[in-house]
Amino acid sequence: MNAPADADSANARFLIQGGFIEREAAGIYNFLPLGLRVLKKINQIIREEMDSVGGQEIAMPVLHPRENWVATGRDQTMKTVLYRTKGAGDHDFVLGPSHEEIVTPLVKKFSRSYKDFPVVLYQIQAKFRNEPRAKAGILRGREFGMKDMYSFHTDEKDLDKYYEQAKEAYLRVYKRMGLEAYIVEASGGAFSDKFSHEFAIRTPAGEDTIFLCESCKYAQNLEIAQAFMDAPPGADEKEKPLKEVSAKRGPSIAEGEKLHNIPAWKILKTVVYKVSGGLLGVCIRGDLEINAEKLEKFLGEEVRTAKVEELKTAKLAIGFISPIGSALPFIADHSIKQVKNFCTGANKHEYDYLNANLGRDFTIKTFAHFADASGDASLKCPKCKKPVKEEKAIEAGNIFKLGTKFAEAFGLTYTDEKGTEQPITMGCYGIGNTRLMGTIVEASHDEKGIIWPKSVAPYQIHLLHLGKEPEVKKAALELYEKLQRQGVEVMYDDRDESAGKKLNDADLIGIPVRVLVSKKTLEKNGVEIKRRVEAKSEIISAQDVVKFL
RNA sequence: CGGGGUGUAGCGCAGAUGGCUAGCGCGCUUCGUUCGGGACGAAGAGGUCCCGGGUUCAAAUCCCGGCACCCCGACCA
Repeated sequence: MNAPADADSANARFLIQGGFIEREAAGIYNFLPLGLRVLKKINQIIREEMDSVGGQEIAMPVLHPRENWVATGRDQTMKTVLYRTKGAGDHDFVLGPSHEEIVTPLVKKFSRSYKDFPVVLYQIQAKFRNEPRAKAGILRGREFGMKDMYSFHTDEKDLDKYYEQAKEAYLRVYKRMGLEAYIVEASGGAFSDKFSHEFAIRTPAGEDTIFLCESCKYAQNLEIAQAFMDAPPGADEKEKPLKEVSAKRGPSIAEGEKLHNIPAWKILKTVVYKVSGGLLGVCIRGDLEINAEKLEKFLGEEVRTAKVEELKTAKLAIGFISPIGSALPFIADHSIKQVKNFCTGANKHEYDYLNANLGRDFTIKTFAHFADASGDASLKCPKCKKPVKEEKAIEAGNIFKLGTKFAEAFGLTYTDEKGTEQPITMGCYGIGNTRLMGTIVEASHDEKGIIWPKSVAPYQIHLLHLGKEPEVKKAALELYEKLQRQGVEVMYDDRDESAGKKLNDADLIGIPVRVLVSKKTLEKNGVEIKRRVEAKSEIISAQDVVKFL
């Protein structure tokens, strides 16, 4: 068919046009024969890798009693994405968006002793999340496929060990599908950010912006890219005594640099914002800028910088505002923790403090990341100190250390060697298999269509004949049957269509090896073979086809 | 949820100042000619013009209400 006009992404366009998937409703797709074959390949790879780290496959229900979600509080915290439905007797159910609420009580029914742990369970199943806006074809749907795995451990140390194994298994999954994954320190969410990692596949179609280091494969989300902002050399010097000095300068950082003969990063910058509760001082390292979007995200409301009249009304010394002895509430960017002996305003007109130190001279209760990191070419990898790149990426998986949160909600404990009851520590590991299918298309296609990696291709060989000569069709059919007998996954395009159409369809569908039978090839006593990734083709003997797999 | 847009044949679209049997391209069926990069001719099939209400002699077209879908944003284990 014609490509749908509203297909916004390569995966939607090619997968629909190529007959892999068909849209049923926004974010809801049918998987057609070709698409299902790909999905099964993906699932099998995931299975093998999860099994390799001790995962045991199970199948949990899609319908979850609402009580389970009330028990963890996620009935409320996830209420915007939960699909709800009622069963007989007016019983409330939710359609599972994830399965901690099922797997945790499930494990509780079977495992009580330290001898039963660790336990690792997973399933591959449709998940339901009422996304505010489904988009990008199969990349963000309301019903989507996911492999979700849960691990149960007697202590955090065991979880930590397993978590690293799972991380490696994840990397193997992507690698086997021809994808290069970057491990991204995730930007928080419902659980603490230091306990979660995402796996990012770079592609221009990605929804996320990440900074990545090509040499050590370390990456970080734009939101928390401060890890790439090195502390300036010499910033962490010994604290010196606080000193108040006269400072005839204007309000800009540049003038402070000049007057005190110091670098910009040594200045503690304060910007006053107007928020719903009044005025708020926001501190950041002097060489960095505050990203208003991030600040708004953090505060959860729209903000603007305070107007001069507002500062005057509040009797603030414009250009000399600082957290030292100020009546204003303050928050600060994490970057100010790196620097000792700041220069900053003294909250008096034309007076500055030198050697101001966090904790000694002023305190800030709330820290966040809201420095504007976009476009900063000087960002460096925190591990190997090499320059990092800003890239678009698709989140193709994530893993979490859940701690005891869910175990506590359901009273999942074990009895240790001494007979004492102890809490269970959990991890969870998700891969969107349907999203992965879309991701592969995004990462591997050209203007003609998809280029499937061999490991997930719906078939290994795309066989077709050109021309209507009976001997040509017969030869093609014989080859088809022979390959099938040999156990080769072969799809035979037996349509009587024009050459251009069949060849273009082959490119669109993207099976790795194309085998063509025609009058020409018969005259040369062979078949033409061409790889999807290559432009050239060659004539070979029919029995040699399998050598190209 | 805010902003913008679109709903007409399986797909892509035109028709919109109301007016005759609602069109075009692709696809589909039949026949013939073609046959190595999206062939050609002929004949056909296929439509509650998103739904409901209103105005009118007359509505795909104008008005009101609803629904669905798409894009940007917000949101996002």
